[in-house]
Amino acid sequence: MATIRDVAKLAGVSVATVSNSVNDPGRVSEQLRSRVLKAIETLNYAPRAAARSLRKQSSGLLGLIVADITNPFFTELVQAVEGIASQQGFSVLLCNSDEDPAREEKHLQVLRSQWVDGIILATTGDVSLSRSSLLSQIRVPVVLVDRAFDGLGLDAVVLDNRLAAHQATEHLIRRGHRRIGLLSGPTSVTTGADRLTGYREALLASQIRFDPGLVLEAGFREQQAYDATVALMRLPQPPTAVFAANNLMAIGMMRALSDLGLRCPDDVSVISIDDFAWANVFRPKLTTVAQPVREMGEMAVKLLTDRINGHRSGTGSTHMLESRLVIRESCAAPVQATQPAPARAEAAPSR
Amino acid sequence: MATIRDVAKLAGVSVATVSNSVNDPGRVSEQLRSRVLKAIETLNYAPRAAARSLRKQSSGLLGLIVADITNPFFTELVQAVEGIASQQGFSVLLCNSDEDPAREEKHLQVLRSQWVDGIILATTGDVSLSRSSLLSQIRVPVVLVDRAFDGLGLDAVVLDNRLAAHQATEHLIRRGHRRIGLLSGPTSVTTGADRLTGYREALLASQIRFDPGLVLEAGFREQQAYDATVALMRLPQPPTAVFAANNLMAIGMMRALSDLGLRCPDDVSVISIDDFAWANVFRPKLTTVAQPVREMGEMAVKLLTDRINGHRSGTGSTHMLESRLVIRESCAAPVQATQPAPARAEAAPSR
DNA sequence: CGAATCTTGTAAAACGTTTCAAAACGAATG
DNA sequence: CATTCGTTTTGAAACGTTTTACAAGATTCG
Repeated sequence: MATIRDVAKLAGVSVATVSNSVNDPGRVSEQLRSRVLKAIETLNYAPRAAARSLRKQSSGLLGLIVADITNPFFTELVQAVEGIASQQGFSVLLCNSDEDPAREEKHLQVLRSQWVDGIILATTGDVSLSRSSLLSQIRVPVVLVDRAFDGLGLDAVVLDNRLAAHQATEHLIRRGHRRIGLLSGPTSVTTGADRLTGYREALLASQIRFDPGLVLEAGFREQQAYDATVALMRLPQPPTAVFAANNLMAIGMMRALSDLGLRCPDDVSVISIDDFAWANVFRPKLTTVAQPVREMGEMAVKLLTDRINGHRSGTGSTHMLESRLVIRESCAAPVQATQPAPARAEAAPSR
Repeated sequence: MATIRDVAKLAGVSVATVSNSVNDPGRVSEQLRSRVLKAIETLNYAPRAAARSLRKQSSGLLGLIVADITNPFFTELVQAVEGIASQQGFSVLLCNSDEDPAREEKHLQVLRSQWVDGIILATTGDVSLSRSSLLSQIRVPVVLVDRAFDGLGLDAVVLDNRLAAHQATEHLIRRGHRRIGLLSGPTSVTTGADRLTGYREALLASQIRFDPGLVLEAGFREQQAYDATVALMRLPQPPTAVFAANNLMAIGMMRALSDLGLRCPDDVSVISIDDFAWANVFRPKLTTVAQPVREMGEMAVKLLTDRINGHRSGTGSTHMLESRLVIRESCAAPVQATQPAPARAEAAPSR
């Protein structure tokens, strides 16, 4: 309620002095400053962000758009970003697009007119032309996270998805599996496509023939993964292990296996990308490939604030972080323990 | 970049007309309006929120403070609030206090100077004097959620915690349990205290003597619940069932039981308050008492916007929502199946 | 002692909107 | 024809800060 004028009047100084004693203490004598501070105290004065940002041409706000806040990966990302941002004096405007490109677009519009100082965007779905043009109209710094795309020269921080998928697949291969199912994310987004690539590379490295029938593409959500798992296990010759491309899909997969009466890891081994707090409360405890979520959030904020402060300019680059295999209990040797295969896998007719 | 002046110039009208054709279309002729709209389009103009809210004395921002965003209850609450708020044209400033009263206070300060139109507060811990005085200094509407407190006459939307605890306890009793452990939250907060009360009331209703040795108070987090569960099960005569006061505690409890080599529900039955998306992925599937989280979020936003719009005034009231028992697999009859007890429980010396 | 230099304080302009009050313009009325 | 009355349009005043440019003293220096 109290304005800077009131403070000035009470302290018997000009408004400029009030502003200075708060924002540039060096410019005002100690005596006046303390008088001003006392006046602020008694009036319980707080400057209005709107007026301040109008004048300073910066709002102290960061926009954060995530694809699905109930996904533990994003939840943790939000936690990290909010923590660091607020530590650095920024507030964060949270937007949840719920995997809906239309909502994402609307959120971008809002952020644009809110005139946030920067945006961290975990974009949903693939990049439509309209969105990329909207993005390019936005004059504030944007850093992409989790899912990247080229063409706009934006900074991005992403997982080394090929490595992650490679690690997961290789772990299963080491345990002796040769028929490994993949619950793939949509290949229209980088995370989906790259993880598929990593899977294939791992197979190739172990000279296992890639069987397209073993990879089912689904959305990144639980139910689709459930259905895909059922389909996979009903194959004439089902996989002995399944690799789920993210956490939600892992959950759908676990639920499906359990409903099918399949024991894990006795009947089928499972692994997934995305570690999360309760992975070790599931029975069996889930073996996963963990993303350095917190680090990703930190790096995104760092890149963003660097740009905001002008410490960074020019066209952006993609920063790739490494995943880490977390071995727990969900991977065992396949039932008919195939011996570590001889050079040619095709030798054994697989029908 | 483009300002309202630029639009006015391009369209050949005054700034007032530009403003009107956007905000009060009725006041301007169809012809001019379309000219203005076209100018806006070609200049890609978006009004600056800062200027607008300075003039209108309202920011279109809602503050949302939660105690722990990684707690699925709060995650879902955030999702609900963000969804409805943005649907109503508000953006939400997310603050995570991480169960730290100091951070909560700092967030309140920030929200105050951001001059948000309203605040939804899931307060952490008990209400210290300093916080309640800070809260009372804030001139914007505040609605409490999850944890209420009196004295400031604020609106609040909470679960009927006594009912919830009653339902949980009663369910165990019906299954034949008479020694029921309670992993209680801190009784310094309403959710902790009321759930304890509900537990006792349920015992009383079935004429089971309350045994203080069976209730262990812990924080609302996982690790403390883990420790408490271990302590509980190492009692000379351990409980045959345990009731955890929230979701995180349930998880700690499950982990502890599993580490102790106890099978659930064979060796011990468990139930908890807070349902969450993966409760049915755990083995066994968790029987829980669900909160209507989404509804709580909706109601909180409704109460808040009603106050903001002046549809609601005067001192606030507490709105209590009902919980719902969700029966799954984690509750069975106790091992030495005690028959539905005769009138006097004390008859059978329990040592 | 006058001039130059610091220090400390202030008046006033700007930031980009919305909105009030009045102007401009026709049309209708007496 | 002069008034009155609606309808559109507009000029200008807010909103509450920060910041620039300057003023007024105090201090140092030549």
